[in-house]
Order: sequence, then structure tokens, then C-alpha cells
Amino acid sequence: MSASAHLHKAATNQNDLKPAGAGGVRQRQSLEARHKLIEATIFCLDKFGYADTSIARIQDQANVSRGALTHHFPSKEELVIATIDSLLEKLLRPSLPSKKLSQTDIVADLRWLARNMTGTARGRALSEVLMAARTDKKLSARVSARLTDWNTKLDEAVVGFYASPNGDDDDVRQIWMIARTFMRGLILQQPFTPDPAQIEQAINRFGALIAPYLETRKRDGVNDAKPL
Amino acid sequence: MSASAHLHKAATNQNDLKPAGAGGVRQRQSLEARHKLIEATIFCLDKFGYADTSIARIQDQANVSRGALTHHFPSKEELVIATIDSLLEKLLRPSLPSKKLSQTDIVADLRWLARNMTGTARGRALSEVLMAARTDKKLSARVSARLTDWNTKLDEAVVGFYASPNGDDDDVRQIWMIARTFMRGLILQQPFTPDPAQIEQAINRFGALIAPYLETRKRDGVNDAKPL
DNA sequence: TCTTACAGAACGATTGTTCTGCTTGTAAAG
DNA sequence: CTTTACAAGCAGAACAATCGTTCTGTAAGA
Repeated sequence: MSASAHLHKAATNQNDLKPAGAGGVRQRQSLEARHKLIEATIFCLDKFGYADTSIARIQDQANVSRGALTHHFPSKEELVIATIDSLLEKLLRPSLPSKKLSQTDIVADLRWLARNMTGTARGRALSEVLMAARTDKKLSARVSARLTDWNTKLDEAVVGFYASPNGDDDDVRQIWMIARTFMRGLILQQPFTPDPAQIEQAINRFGALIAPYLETRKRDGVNDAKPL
Repeated sequence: MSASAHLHKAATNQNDLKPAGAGGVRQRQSLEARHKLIEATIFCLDKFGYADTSIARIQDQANVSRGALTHHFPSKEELVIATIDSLLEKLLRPSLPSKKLSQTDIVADLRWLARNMTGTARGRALSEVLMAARTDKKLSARVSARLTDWNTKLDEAVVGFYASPNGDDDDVRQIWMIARTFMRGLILQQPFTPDPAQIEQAINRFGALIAPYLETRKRDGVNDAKPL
């Protein structure tokens, strides 16, 4: 009742984008605690997997008391949801400023994609959540829209750099949908591939497979990424 | 409760048929119970995911008493291990008799692979285990050897059907390693792709991507698959 | 008669949640 | 600029529920 009302109030406060430094001691500490908890959740998801990520472990990892945790996140679900939001935001936002993509070397872009999705704790944590969301409708509902949105945005960014030889942009999108799927599969394949070089070779080979169907789009400016 | 006990008893009694081959009644019932438990575990893994697959749920799904379950599998780990073995055996063995593969149409073979890995409860259950094994060393140790073994066998079967234009069999193997990775990724992508046709189109497109690098191997017999 | 196959209660450990109490920042009142 | 009142932030105990395991008792095939 009143407790949840208080929580929502606190939750809305998190979106306050104050100029760094301002905002009162109280609010700053609160945001810092939330941040620590979310980061700890990501760490646990990556290290222990979704099944073994308990709030006791999270609290331990974050060095935060149980009371503080339940104060910021009354239920585990809310913590996971907030973590998902953080993952989708921070993990995927860097892809939007297109400078991160080489825009000329497809294999280099694929490597960046692979590192982003399987080579970081955030990427692996997101995969854990995605797998859990397959059988958890609550999580699925939360992730679905955001994820497809990101896919679309990334597609549009890529379409800005690459074009299909036959001029069909949808083909570029399909190619990159396949690339994303391939990257996701790497997470399940990687632990059972003793030689890391084999993974890298596979990525290079995959790049060679799709390269004939992607050509660098002519641009006038140096790094004039189109608005996405 | 007594109700479930009666139900279970009645169920086993009605199955009282001929020895049907060999083994005493005792052994047959035991194997049947183990089978039911493993099948229930697969069902739960697919439906509830690895995190929410408890032995209570398994026992409920299998219509088996707690005592029976603990009798056959003293620990949950043993049950999961046995389930993994069953998955790897039954799910993957059909691929070895190479008749299941068309051996001429790459896309058809890919579709078979996709259905095998993502379109069945067994395939999805295995994916749940693979994801869990990423952070569970016990599971990982158990799965690793068997999985790489299966990959190798499937590779060799494929090499029996397809050849690289440049004559390098290793290239065929790498292509199919990429194909397997792509298929695994489909499991994570599928729940967030509202239109199933998009998945199928992606599979077809992927087949077109790798087709130029695979050509049907000349064979004398009709279906004379080489021993693998 | 033994051993196997099972039924089901009992167990401690751990899960996530709720609750009470204390500290302290903050804003209004004086 | 104090003083004061109050809510936010937080610590930690208590909670029922569920986890997986262990145990005792019973029925029946060998």
C-alpha cells in the first residue's frame, strides 16, 4: 500500500538526470546504492547463472544490508527488471553512436558485436536473462519490446553503413538478424570450444560468408552517421 | 497423499503386460520409472526452465512418489545427469543414421537441424542445460565431452555428404560449426520474433549463404553413407 | 527369506518477503 | 540561524514457503 507508493516515488527519482554533483546527499546515496545492487546482480548473473542468483548472493556481492536491498527493491522481480533495463540501456546504447562501428570492415564490426554480446559480463548476463525469459512470461514481457526495439535500431544503423548489391535494404537487415543470432549462439557454444582461436576463426569465416552481400555505402561526410 | 499413491499404483498395474522380451517384472518396472522421471525432467526443463525445475515439480509431472524418485536418483544432480545422457543419446543419435539428412538439399538439412535443436522439447531442454552448464562446472564436465563428440560425429557425417569446392574438408566442418552456432542462437532469438516466418526465412537465407561453399559429394551407391 | 522398489514423513538449509526499530538528511517553523 | 518534525534510508530479526536430502516403514518379486 503506502510502502509501494513510496517505492514508486523513489523509482521515478532515478531518472533524474541532474548535472553531475548536484542533487542532495540523500538522493545521491540512494542512486549509488541502487547502482551497486544492479551491478552486483549483473555480476552474479554472469558468474552464477540465473538459477543461482539469489538475493542473498546479490546482497553479499554488493556489500549492502538486506534492509537496504529490500528498501530499494521490495521484490526480487523488481530488482531483476531494473537490472534488465540497465543492461539494455548501458549495454546497447554504445552501439547507437555509430562511431563504435568501423563502418568499413564487416569482420571488424562483427568482432565488435561478438565482444559486446558474449565477451562482457553484461552481455552474458543479458543472455542469462534471455534464456530465463523464454519460460518466464513476466520477464519476457519486460524484455520483448525493448529487445526488438534495439534490434531495429541496430539494423537501421547498419543499413546506414552497408547496402545490398541488389539495393534491397531488407536484405541487409536480414543478414544482420542472422549475424545477431549467430552471436547469441556463440554463448552456448563457447564454453565447449576449448580453443578460443576456433571461435575467432568462425567469426572471421562468418564475416567472409556475409561480406559478398554487404557493400560499404557511399557517404559524403567522414563520419556522418544518419540519425537513427 | 493417498490419492496420488493409489493413482500411481493403478497406473503401474494396468501396464502389467507381457514380459515383452526379457528382464523380470522388477527390472522392467524400474526402468519404466526411470524413464518416466527422465521424461518428466525434460518436460519441466522445457516448460519451466532450468531455474524452476525442482524435484517436487518433476515428481508431480511424472506421477511418481518422492520415495520412488529418491530411490532411483539419490540426488537431484544424478537425475539431471541421467537426463542429459538421455538427451544427448536420443536427441542426437537420429542424426547418425544419415538417412535423416537429405544429403542433397542443404537448406532441407538445415531445417532438420533447426527442428532438432529448437523445435522439440528435447532440443530446448538441452539448451537449458547448456546455458546452466556455463556456470555449473559439474554439469559442464558432464556435457563437454559428449557434446564435442556429437559435434565431431555430425561433422563427419556431413563431410560424407558435402565437400568443399576447394577440396578442404576442414572448411566443411567449419561451415557446419557455424551452422550449429546459428541454430543455438535461434533459441534465444525465437521467443522475441513474433513472426515465425521470419525465422524460417532466416534459415533459408543462411542456407543460401553457405550453399556456395558446399557441393554434393559424388557417390556411387544410392544411399551409401560412409561409416562414421 | 532377502533384497529391491517404493511410499511418505521429517529434516535442516535456503529461498524471498515482511516487519520493527534506529539513524539521518531535509525542509518548514520559529 | 536555530530548532524541530518527519519521512527517507537503512540495519537486521522474524517469517512462511520451498528447496533437496535423509530417514523409517511397507509391499512384493526373486
